Amino acid sequence: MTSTGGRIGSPTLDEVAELAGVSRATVSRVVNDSPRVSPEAREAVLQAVEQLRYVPNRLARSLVTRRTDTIALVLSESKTQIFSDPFFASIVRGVSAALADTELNVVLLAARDEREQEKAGRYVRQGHVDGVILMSMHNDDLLPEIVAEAHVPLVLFGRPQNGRAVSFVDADNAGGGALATRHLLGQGRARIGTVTGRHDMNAGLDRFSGYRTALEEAGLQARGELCVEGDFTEAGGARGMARLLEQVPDLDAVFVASDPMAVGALRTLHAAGRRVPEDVAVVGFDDAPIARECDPPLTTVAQPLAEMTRHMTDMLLRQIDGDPDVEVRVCETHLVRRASA
Amino acid sequence: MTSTGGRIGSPTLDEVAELAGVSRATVSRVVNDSPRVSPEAREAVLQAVEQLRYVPNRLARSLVTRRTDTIALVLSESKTQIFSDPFFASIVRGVSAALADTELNVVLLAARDEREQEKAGRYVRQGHVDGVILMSMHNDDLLPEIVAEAHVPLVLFGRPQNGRAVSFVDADNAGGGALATRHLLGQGRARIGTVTGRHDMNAGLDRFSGYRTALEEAGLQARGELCVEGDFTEAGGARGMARLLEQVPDLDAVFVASDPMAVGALRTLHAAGRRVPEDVAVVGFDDAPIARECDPPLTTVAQPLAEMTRHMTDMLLRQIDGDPDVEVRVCETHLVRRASA
DNA sequence: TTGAAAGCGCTAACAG
DNA sequence: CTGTTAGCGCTTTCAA
Repeated sequence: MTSTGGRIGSPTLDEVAELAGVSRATVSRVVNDSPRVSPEAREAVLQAVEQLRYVPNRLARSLVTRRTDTIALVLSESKTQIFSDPFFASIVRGVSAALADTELNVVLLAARDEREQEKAGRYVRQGHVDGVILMSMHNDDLLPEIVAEAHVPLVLFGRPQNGRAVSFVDADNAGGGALATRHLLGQGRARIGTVTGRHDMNAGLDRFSGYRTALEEAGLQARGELCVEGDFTEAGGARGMARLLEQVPDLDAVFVASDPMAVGALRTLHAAGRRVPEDVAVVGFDDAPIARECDPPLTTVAQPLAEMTRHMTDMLLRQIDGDPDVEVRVCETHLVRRASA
Repeated sequence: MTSTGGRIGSPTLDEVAELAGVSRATVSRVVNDSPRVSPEAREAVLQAVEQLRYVPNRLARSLVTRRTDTIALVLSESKTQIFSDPFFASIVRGVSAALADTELNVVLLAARDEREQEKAGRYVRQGHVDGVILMSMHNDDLLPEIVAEAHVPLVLFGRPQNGRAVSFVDADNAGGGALATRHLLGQGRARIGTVTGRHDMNAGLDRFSGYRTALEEAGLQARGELCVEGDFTEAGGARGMARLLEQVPDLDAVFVASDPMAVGALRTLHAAGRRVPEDVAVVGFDDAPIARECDPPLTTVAQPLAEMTRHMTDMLLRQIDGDPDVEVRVCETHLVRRASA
């Protein structure tokens, strides 16, 4: 039991104070940039800090200030491999970027199964963080409940299923699904199928409902054989596409609810000898890097991730500063046109 | 400034003590599972804890115990998109799993650029964690230095470039490269190329040197036109393979230093009309999920990730418990044979 | 502008 | 087995 916390032999405020010949209150003031310090005192302190390589112990500080200046980005995702999803990587990047020039730290918490979710919940409730951004795509998730009950400021990425009063930011998934489908309709496609996301994720459900809406606007129907459920993975997309081709051999377009699935779908189409987009047009969702790289490049619906992550951090910071309002933000999606549709 | 730290109005040990009619030392004993408590006292305390929904404030505890019971898994990776790499996801999973039934928490720190690296370094030095596992594939990384200087226990994933005395776990990358190459040689392949990793990553360099060794063992040479530098991405693999075909049209095998690159290489080979593995055999590295899913499934070199993550956590825990030894562990790789080679 | 003193919530001797 | 006491390292009144 050596180790850290205040690492072994790590200098304290008192030692700095002694070396600088001032009181520890003064050192504290200098360290915290208080203006009420004489230039001489400040100089002496800074020198002592330098000399001792003093680093304040944040735990001690947090104990009295009641802020940790760190927020948790919790990735609560059991079923899919969210961790290798480039989409998730973008969120992480966005949140870090939004907080880059603040004093706030971001820690990522992985909560893949129930056990890890409880561990993460405990971590949050024990006072390690000032607030939480939670990405949990599934609806049976324990964490929103746990965090909310602990009265820790919380912002969700994605609309929660139950109508709980909680702040969240979401993309207009339904709008995006409609956008994609209308685009296909506008090309004169008539037999438009869809590979949906899992039906226990709102994002998937919403994208699907957008597809249906757009078809209905055009006087068409989302007939059952046109719709197969996928799982947001590439393999799932390939399987879904195969089923679709079986059920509707003369399919001429497909809206696939995520880019990894769309890539899988392309593979199936190639294997089946269909030309893309001539025979079958494909539109994906999420504008993942693979959408650009695949062959042919994929037309896809993009979420304004930078905007969304900015909103999330803003909302969270407001809550941390004591604003009790529940805020909701739904961000517009847009179509990124490429060759495959 | 409401919020957390000890969340507003969160009950304290004293309040529990009062409600239970005991001293706060007794409450502390119960909470920490000390055996020196009478059943009655324990019962009373547990009831009070329940009633007040008491959760200990970890910061306060850490301040005195000098342990946070948290370790950081730092992902220091600027150039490649480590975050969407399934390989990295496996490490995260492995470390979490190894720590699942301990009291230790794991937080992930993203350190993509210099600024984030400094922030992560500060976070570590301020006493938030008991130890650090660092994944940093590049050699110009600041963090190993920062963490080591702060005397925070540290284990590296991957051999560091400079010979600094620091504990690490690595796969036998050179051995794996040789394994792959010998396998191809054993099939009677004679013109074996390679798409390497970036030369500023040890893993890439080592795999390449294994390739060279195996060729030399067989009395062959790693001629320059047989070797092209890749970047561990799928697109890079595709480009590398294209160059290789240009330079050595009669190539009959290729060792690709990572699975994503190998998948890219397969694409190029297909596009060029080469049959795999009949015309050109391919061996990848890392046994990523795509290695199974691609067509044909990829023969690849696997690292024993579960074993490696277990070693890393074990080594770190030993250091945290005060063992000053520097430990090094190089884990054997093995070939996973599938159809494409 | 500065220092002394009182805690933040908790654990850990030390008596009893 | 239990309570009292003394801090962990820091911030923050309050006087001076």
